[in-house]
Amino acid sequence: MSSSGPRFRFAPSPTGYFHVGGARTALYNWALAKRLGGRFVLRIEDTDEARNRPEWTTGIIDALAWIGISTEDPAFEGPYFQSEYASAHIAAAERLYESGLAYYCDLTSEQIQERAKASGTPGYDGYSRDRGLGPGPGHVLRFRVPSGQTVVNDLVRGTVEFDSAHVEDFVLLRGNGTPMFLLANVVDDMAMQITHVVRAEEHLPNTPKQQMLWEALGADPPVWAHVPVLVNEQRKKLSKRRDKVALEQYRAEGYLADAMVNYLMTLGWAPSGDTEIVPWAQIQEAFRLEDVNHAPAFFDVKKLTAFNGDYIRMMPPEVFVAAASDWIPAEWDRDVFTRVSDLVQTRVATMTEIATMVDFLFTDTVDIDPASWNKTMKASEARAVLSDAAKVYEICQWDTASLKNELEMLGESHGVKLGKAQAPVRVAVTGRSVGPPLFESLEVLGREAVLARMRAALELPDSLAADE
RNA sequence: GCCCCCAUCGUCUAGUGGCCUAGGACACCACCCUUUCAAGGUGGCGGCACGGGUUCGAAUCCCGUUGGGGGUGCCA
Repeated sequence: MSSSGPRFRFAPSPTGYFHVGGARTALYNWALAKRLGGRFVLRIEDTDEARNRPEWTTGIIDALAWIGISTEDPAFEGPYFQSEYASAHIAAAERLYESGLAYYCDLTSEQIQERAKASGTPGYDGYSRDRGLGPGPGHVLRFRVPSGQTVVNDLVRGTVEFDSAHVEDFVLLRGNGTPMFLLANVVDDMAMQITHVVRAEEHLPNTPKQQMLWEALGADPPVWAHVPVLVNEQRKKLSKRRDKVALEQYRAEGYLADAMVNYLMTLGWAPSGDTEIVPWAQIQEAFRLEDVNHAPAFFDVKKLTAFNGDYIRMMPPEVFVAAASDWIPAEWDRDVFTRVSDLVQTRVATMTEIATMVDFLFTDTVDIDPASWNKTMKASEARAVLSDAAKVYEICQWDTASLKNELEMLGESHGVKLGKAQAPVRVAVTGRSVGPPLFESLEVLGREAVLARMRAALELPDSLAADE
C-alpha cells in the first residue's frame, strides 16, 4: 500500500456507459503510473444522486479491464466512492467557514440572475460576503475568492494565468448542506494524496478554483495536466446524444481492445518513428505529457477500423480462430470454420464481419441476393456456364485446384476468363457476388451441397424481384 | 457577452531556428498482383490559416487578425 511514487487518479462519474474520451484519459494516467512506478487511483464520483447506480460502477471496472487497466495490477488502487467521503467534504467546508475563507449566502438562483442582469455583470457578485450570515436552510456556503492572480502550471499547456476578477465566489455546500463537485474533488485528491491530476481540457476553467481550495486548505496543489478533448467531424466535443461514444458499443461491434487502445493513444500524441501501430509496452515507455498536442482531436472511426483490421491480421492463425469462436454462432462447426479461417482473416476489419462472410458454409440452403443474381445473370454466357459447371462438378476431382481448373477450361470454351466464369457459380452457391475465395469454399462445402445449390439456382429466372 | 485554450495535408500526427523541395498513417485515386472481395506492393493527390515583426535564416520565437474549441449551475 505504501508507495512513494507519483499518484495519478481517474475520477469518472457513473453514467451507464464508458466514454471513449474517458478511456483515453484513463490510458494516459495508466501509462504514467505504470512507467513511473506510481499508482492509478480509481475514484467513482457518485455524489450526484441522479447518477448513482451500483451496476454502473461495475461497467466502469469492466471497461477499464478491457483496455488493460486491471484491478489486479499492483499499480491499481480503489475503487473509492466519493459519496462515502461526504462528511470529510463537509468538515473541510466548515473549516473554511470558521477561518473566514468561506461565507453563507441566502440568495436564490433567481435573485442572483436578477442582480446580474441589473448590474450587467454575469455571475454571482459577492452580495453576502460581509453580511455575516450563518448556516441555515437554503443557505449555500460560498468560497471567498481572494483577489489577485492564480497561476496554474500545466504539464501540457505550460503556465496559464487567471484573474480573480473573473472568478466568482463559487458554491462549496448546497442549500441542503451537501458538498459540490469542486470541493469534494479537491478534498478527495488531498486525502488520497494525489500528486498528478491528468484530465480533459474541459476542466481547465475549474483549475484556478481548485488550486485556491488546495491552498486555502493548507496544501500544495498537485501537478496539473489538461489534455485536449475528443471531437466529432463537426469539431464539437464528443457527446452521447450525437456521437457513438460508448466503449462498450465498439467492443460489441467487434473492435479489439488492443486496436482501440493503440488508436486512442494516437489522438493527441504519436509514438516516434514512421509507424503508429505499436504495442502497449512501447507506448507505455514512450508516452510523455509534455508531448501531448494542445488542439482537439477528431475521433475517426474509419481510422480506428483500419487499425482494427491491422490488429486482426497480426494475430497468429490459431489465435484468430480462437478469438473468432466468440463471434460466430455456437452451432457452427468449428472444424469447418478453421479450414477457411485464414481466408476470412485477411478480409475482415471487425470481428462481427466474420459471421456474415462465411454464413453460407453453415446453412442447408442459401438465400440468393436478387441484386447480385440479376447483375450476374445479365452476362450472356452466365446460365450456360452454370449449367455446364453443374455437370462437370458431378464427376471431377473434389479439391480446390481441380475445381478451379475445370471451371477455367469450361470458361474458355465459352470465351470468358475465370473471373467471369466464376461469377454465376459464386452467386448460386454463396448467394452473393463477393466473398471468400470460391474454390476453397466449394471444397469445404462438399460436392452434394454445391450441386444442390447450383441446380436450384438453375431453376431461377434471369431476373429476381428484389426483396423489399 | 465574458474568461481560458488552440491553429502543419480532408483527418490523426512528425517537426521544437538551418537536416523541410515539410516525413508517416487513415481516407481517396491509379497501376501491379489476382477466381469475386480483400490483403499486399508501387506510385499519386494533398498542408505549415493570414498579416506584421525578430533573425544571416522561421512551420518552428514575438505581436495582431481570422478561424476553431472549452468553460461560464445550489451537474460532475
